[in-house]
Amino acid sequence: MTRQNLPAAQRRDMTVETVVDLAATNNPAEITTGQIAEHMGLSQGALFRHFPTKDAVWGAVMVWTADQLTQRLDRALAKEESPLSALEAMFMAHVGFVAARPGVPRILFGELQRTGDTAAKRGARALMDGYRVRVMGLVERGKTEGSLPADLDTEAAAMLFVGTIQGLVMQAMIAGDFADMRTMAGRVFGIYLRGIGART
Amino acid sequence: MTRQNLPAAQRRDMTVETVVDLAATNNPAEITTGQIAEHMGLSQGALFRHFPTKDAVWGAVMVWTADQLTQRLDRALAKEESPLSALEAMFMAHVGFVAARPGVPRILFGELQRTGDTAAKRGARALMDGYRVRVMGLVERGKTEGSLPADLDTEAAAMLFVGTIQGLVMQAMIAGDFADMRTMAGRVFGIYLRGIGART
DNA sequence: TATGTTAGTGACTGCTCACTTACTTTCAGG
DNA sequence: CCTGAAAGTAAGTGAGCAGTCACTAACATA
Repeated sequence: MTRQNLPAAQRRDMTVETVVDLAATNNPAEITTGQIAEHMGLSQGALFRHFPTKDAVWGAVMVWTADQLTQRLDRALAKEESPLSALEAMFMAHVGFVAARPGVPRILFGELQRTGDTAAKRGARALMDGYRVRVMGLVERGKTEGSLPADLDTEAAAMLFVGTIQGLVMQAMIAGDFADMRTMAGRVFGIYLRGIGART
Repeated sequence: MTRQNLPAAQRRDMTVETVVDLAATNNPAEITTGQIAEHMGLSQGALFRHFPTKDAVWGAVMVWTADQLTQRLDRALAKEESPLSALEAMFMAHVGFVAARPGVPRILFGELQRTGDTAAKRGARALMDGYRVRVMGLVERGKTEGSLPADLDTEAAAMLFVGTIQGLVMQAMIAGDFADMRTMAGRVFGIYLRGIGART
């Protein structure tokens, strides 16, 4: 095995990617530094040249996750002009991302289970909050625009939006199959749309 | 400290209760046998008189969880005769149970994260499946009865029902506050009802 | 009150894990 | 082509964990 000396930044990126990969098939709480290193063809000790602690690795993973997700959501959101189609685009972008990287939701769930106040957990919270704010903004826009009823409970609508995705993810985790999540997504989103009284 | 010699069955029950209690404030993946024993005023070794392995403890916890939840759901379900009110009663019973025992959803999420094929994980899956079947039955009854549209996507409706609860739980876990989950529950369930086209 | 059984103790074991350290290899730039 | 910094190795180290074991206290019953 010829050894690969990579620049530190590149190695850190590779580490994050490896963790996300591993989380697709392993319980995040049980992923060890040894597993991470082995999976990227590195000695376990070398990991600690690039991250001071294991928690720092999880912190970097959360930053990557938040970046990726918000990027995709914003890209999907930018393409649409009506609030309703933007909601749908966000929904589908999220589902698509998660279906492609099944490790992501498992990492998020894992972080939310943590008790202390780690950087990673704060990142996970911030991500969810940003999400809720985005949806609430779209709902409000829909209200003023007239495509959503003025008396709709914005907060509840946002929570159900997130919950709808979480339900899909849970089901996929139980079935162990993230492949046909997309088809189910469309069906469930239809019910959600009717629930918030969308006028198409 | 005067020592308490309890009959084995009682001690096992106490152990399960202790684990559920601990899970309310601790990450299930990080609960140790030492913590469990200490929390019930017992030596760590004594635990293994009553359970052959730690996994067996989790198995017992899952049995208790499934029993409690299905009992409450069925009790709520039995009181109502219309499918729609039965759905609402189940929803509220579930939310009430989880609000009273916040450890329960954390244990469930924790089990679903596991990879192998433990008894506990199988229990968690069975619980979720039983849940889906119950909801789908009610939806079908609603259809034939006329309180739900005949063309409603039963499977999607069931998934969204579960997802709605999961969204509430997630939000409560992020906020670290299971208290005002009940009030939010009513608001979100209203949207769900409209989504499935309920005719009241 | 003597005896067998069940429940509990607390020290110990072997193992795994995050993290450390002494040493080696790789690879630019003068 | 030499050299020093950056990157990697491999063998630690100590802490914490699940599970064991020899012994002891409690209790039911005869």
